[in-house]
Amino acid sequence: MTQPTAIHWFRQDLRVSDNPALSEAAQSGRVLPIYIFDDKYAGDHAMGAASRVWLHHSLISLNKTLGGHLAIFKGDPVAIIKQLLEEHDVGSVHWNRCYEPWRMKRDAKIKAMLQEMGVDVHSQNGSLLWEPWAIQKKDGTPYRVFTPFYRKGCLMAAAPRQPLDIPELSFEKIKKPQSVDALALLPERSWSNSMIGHWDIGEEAAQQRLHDFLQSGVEHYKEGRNFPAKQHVSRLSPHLHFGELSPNQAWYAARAAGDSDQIDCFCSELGWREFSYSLLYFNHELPKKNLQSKFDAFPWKKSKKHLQAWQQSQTGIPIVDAGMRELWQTGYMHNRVRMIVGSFLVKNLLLDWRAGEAWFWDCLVDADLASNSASWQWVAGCGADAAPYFRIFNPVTQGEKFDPQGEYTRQFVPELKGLPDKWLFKPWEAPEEVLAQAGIVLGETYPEPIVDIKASRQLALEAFASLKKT
DNA sequence: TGAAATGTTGGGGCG
DNA sequence: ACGCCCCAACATTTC
Repeated sequence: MTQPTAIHWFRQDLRVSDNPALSEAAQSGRVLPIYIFDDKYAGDHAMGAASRVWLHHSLISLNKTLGGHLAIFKGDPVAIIKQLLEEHDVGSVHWNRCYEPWRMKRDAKIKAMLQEMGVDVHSQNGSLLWEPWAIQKKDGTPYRVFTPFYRKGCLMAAAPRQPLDIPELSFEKIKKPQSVDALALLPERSWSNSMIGHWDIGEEAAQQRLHDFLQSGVEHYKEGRNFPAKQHVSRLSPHLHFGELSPNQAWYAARAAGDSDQIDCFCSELGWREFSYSLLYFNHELPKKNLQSKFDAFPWKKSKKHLQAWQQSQTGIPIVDAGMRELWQTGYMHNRVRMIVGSFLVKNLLLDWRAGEAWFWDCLVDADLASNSASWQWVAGCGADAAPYFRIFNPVTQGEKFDPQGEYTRQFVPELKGLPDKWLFKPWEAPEEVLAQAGIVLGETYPEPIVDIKASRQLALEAFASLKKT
């Protein structure tokens, strides 16, 4: 008697190790592994250009791991899965849960459909250390402040699942396989080649990155992670987003690497990821709506010119332009610099955080609905447990403090290379002869600052004060 | 995971 | 030796 077929539907769990749903499918029968590209149902958060490139390569890698058995589709999952049920003797369908509102809605619908058809459906937790609904205050409401969420909620709850091994898999063959190319994820212009050159994509590369980080980077994580020129951040975010690595694998590997403040600090950053998911889970409007509704009356400016200058790294503020170019060139930006460019957009330019969120969404290889939305609300001061609005970063001071030798800034803004450290972060104040010697003509070889730091800070405080009165 | 304004302290130059 | 002033260094408050 032949085994029934168990479909494993890959989504944001593009790995075979520590994959609870895949392991379960493997025990239920011959596995038919599928991926469905269906993000046209994602509303205004269809996958961004950088993420699509990453996905393309990650799917190729996963398919290779699966011996070429990954069945790839594009379109409406309801119709696609129905079709598969007709063509194969399917006994069960398995997946790991997603938490984006549109995906939860989709999954609920498909689950109901399958149950009605008499097919077993099993969903698992494959991408969070703790389910959002498992971490709540004693009164049954969700946490709104990170520290108690993490300390009292997460750390006091049951320990996260220990990572699972790679299961033994026997595959069901698909009738007419489609290649990853059919998804047309790559852009027509070839910018993606140089971007992707900064990364190794796929499960094996993710494990290697984790290993390398724990070997060298984590040792000075707590302080080192603030310095963008240093290699003390994990750079695991895109791997985690696509599920090439599970947070459980990262968590337990870090725990096994030692017991120090440094490692606790790294684990608490995984905790911030959990916190973001909790905020999204309990506030489906997080990507669009201010968590603090008093910000609904905030007098955002609408300057297209300023937004473009920010996007195109032509603000005339060196550390800001450096960050925006890192984003454009590599699909990534160091966290410290994300805070600096975010503060600059929202406070010095007085532009709506949603404009920044949208740009990051398109450009980041680690674009993640929960983390991106929660972090922008944090920067803008309108989120839960957010940075107070009056906490305005001074991009000159931040540059001097966190890129003291200017390596990061000079790497991405080479036209300022010749400026001595003293003036690197404020070329507009440099004496003429210093500029001349560095071969810089402000307004020609590098822009004049598009706003005055001090004056714009003052305007931001006034705009914020106007909220309190109402 | 701020920055700037304001307040306080203490060492040193100087008459 | 003493008082006075300056100002750097640090602390506190305010946005």
